[in-house]
Amino acid sequence: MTTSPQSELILKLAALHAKIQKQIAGPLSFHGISFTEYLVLRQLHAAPERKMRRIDLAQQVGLSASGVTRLLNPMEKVGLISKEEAARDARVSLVTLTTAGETIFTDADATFGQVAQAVLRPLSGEDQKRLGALAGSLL
Amino acid sequence: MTTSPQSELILKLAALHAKIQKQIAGPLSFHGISFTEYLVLRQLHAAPERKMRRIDLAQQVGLSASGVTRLLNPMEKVGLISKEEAARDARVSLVTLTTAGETIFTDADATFGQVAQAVLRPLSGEDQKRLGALAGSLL
DNA sequence: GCAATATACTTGCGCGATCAAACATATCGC
DNA sequence: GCGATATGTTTGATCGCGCAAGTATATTGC
Repeated sequence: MTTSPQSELILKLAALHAKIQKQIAGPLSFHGISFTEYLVLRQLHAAPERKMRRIDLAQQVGLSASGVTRLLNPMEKVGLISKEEAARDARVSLVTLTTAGETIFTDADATFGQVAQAVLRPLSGEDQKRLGALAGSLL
Repeated sequence: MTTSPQSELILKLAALHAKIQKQIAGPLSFHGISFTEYLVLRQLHAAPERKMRRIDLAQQVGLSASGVTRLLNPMEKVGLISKEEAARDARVSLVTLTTAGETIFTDADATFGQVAQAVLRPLSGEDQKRLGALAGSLL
């Protein structure tokens, strides 16, 4: 009843992911956001003009278009982001990071960085680079 | 606007996980099961007597107790598993792999192995071992 | 110019999972 | 023995997400 090492590796990666998610969710919720919301804020923060089309946002954070719609609704109510119409194309609705969203992101990003560091603490800097390279070649 | 390499690594791992999940879900659904259900079958298959308490199952597949209850209900209806009472402790309800579940698992496991191999194809056997070791030390 | 098609987004429905509470049974201290 | 507490499971409410379908606007071919 031996399993292929490939299967075991995939399973191990899944387990690792589950563990990481759990460690991240708590601290982020302290800022009132989920991991996915963090990703959205991060993308917007990195975007030129802090502004994006919903579809691009969806693709970059790995969500469906409808997922983005539903995720963004509460974020807009809370004032982290705001809607804006695109001049050139009336189909698109741009999402922009508000200054409130900006500060929340900055805070959340700091705690995210701390958690990331804590999670990766068992690995030397060298090993972290190696892991990044290996993961990268699977993407 | 530089992000810590640790944050980027965690993000990369999350992206990798998302990609892997998507590649796995399709093929498994051909056998009528989800990834989580595959994990359950796998645990049961590996268990002595092919029999487990729901709580242990939950812990091993990374689900909550209620998650297990709800996951198992349809699996029982379909005949992959069956309930059994524990002689020693009337609180626990044992889950056992039926022979139908056994054969489904065997099939699903084969395709899982193939997908795992496909996903990891970009990595040499050596690199796969390295990745396993790195992931392992984060668990 | 206008039908056909493509693109951006939203909405209805359903699934998979969680948490908190309810419930049943076991165990422990006395 | 029996209350207090712990353990295993199920149930109700809810959340996050996807898919398919619907709506609105753009683009393309003729």
